[in-house]
Amino acid sequence: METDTQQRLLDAAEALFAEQGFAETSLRAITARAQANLAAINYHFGSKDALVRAVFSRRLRPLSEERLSRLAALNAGGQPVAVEAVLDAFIEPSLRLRREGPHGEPFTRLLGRAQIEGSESLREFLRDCYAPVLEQFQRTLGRILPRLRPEELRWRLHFTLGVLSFTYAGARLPQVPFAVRVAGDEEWLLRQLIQFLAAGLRAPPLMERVETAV
Amino acid sequence: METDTQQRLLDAAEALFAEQGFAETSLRAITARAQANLAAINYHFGSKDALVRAVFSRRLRPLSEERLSRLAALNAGGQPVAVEAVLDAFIEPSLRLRREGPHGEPFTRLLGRAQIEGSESLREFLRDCYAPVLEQFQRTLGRILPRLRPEELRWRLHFTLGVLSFTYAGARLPQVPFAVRVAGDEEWLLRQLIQFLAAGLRAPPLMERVETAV
DNA sequence: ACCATAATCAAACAGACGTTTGAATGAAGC
DNA sequence: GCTTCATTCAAACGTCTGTTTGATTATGGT
Repeated sequence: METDTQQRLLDAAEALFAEQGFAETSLRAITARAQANLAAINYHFGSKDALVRAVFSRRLRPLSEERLSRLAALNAGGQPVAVEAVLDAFIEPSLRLRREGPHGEPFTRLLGRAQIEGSESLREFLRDCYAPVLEQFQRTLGRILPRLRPEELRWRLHFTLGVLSFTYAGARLPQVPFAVRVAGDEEWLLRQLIQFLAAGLRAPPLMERVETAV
Repeated sequence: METDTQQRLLDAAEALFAEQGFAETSLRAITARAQANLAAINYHFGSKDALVRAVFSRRLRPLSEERLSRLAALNAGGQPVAVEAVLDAFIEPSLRLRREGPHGEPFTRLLGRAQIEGSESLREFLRDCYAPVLEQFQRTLGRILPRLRPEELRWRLHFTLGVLSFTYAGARLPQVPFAVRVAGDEEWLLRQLIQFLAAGLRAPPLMERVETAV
């Protein structure tokens, strides 16, 4: 099977990128882990950059779809939508991806890293992937929190993404080793995230929104 | 003057690390920007890793001192301390560092990146730098928010660091270019950060703390 | 059986990397 | 004026990087 090698390369790259970073991971390390020939990456993907994008595409596409469908289900249901529900629609799919299968955790770690690390072209690529999803979530949150000016809402969305990226990237609190590791505690982590972020999003605006129409 | 070259090397490294990342920045790029010889880095600092640590040490030490003295001033004053004041004591010094001088912004960008990117040894080094500061802030916040279990407080501190790292690292919201750039808007950004984070920290606990003594 | 296409492989490519060397240069001590 | 020490410099070191090549093997179609 031809695609078998591709999958092994993607898995190996995903794991190594998450552990060491993009620049620090060599094609030789990837092919060694995947038990493939060095030339296999350039044969199947064309270049290292293209491999990086392929690693993201494989899992980001279904993730975005599920986030959007969850949000759509929320908006289609009974009118009043809670901030917590919107956050759950955004966060839970990624945390479930993390829980499912051995590849989930490396990928979410990777997802966090890529937001900060990564080349300019990769960030552009990710921006294009994320854009439609974030746009929808911003629209819904703007409707739920009408007192917030778009400017403030955008900052708070930015902060929200920061919390998620940082947490997914696995950065630990210095000197404070978590007794309870994340493995198996995704449910607890999800509720902590929602509790914290919902309160932040709902904080009173610094600058009250001027009503355009009464 | 001998130290002049060292300063130029530190400045150049700081700027380039912040722009491109650690692994992506070569010693040749640094020495070229600093108008120094390639061998100067190994002569003055010993190795690239040591240079990275020196870049952080130079600014992290006074930053930590100011954060701690601000916190001490809060605790020494009138008893009731607001969460907002604690956050201000932690955040404002770094934002002021950002505003002051041309080197401030690259360094804070760098500070954000290092939490996620960076080698294991660098993370250890940063952990040792941050540890005493975070310990004190955690202690004070634990006193202010007595309903929070230490476990939950640690998570919320983690989230707080995530927001700061992400914001400092300069990661932008996809597809949502900020009309108001950060330059000159540190005051506005500071208030937004405090507003968001204070609400998150003050959110009701998921698990009420069991009173050890009435 | 044969061909055509796809995949794998060992080997080599040129270039960039961090680091080291040994000579050249400069300024202070006496 | 001579010595001493710290600094700078050009050049080279060996190693690792991503990519390419051309031959070799396996696969599926007719």
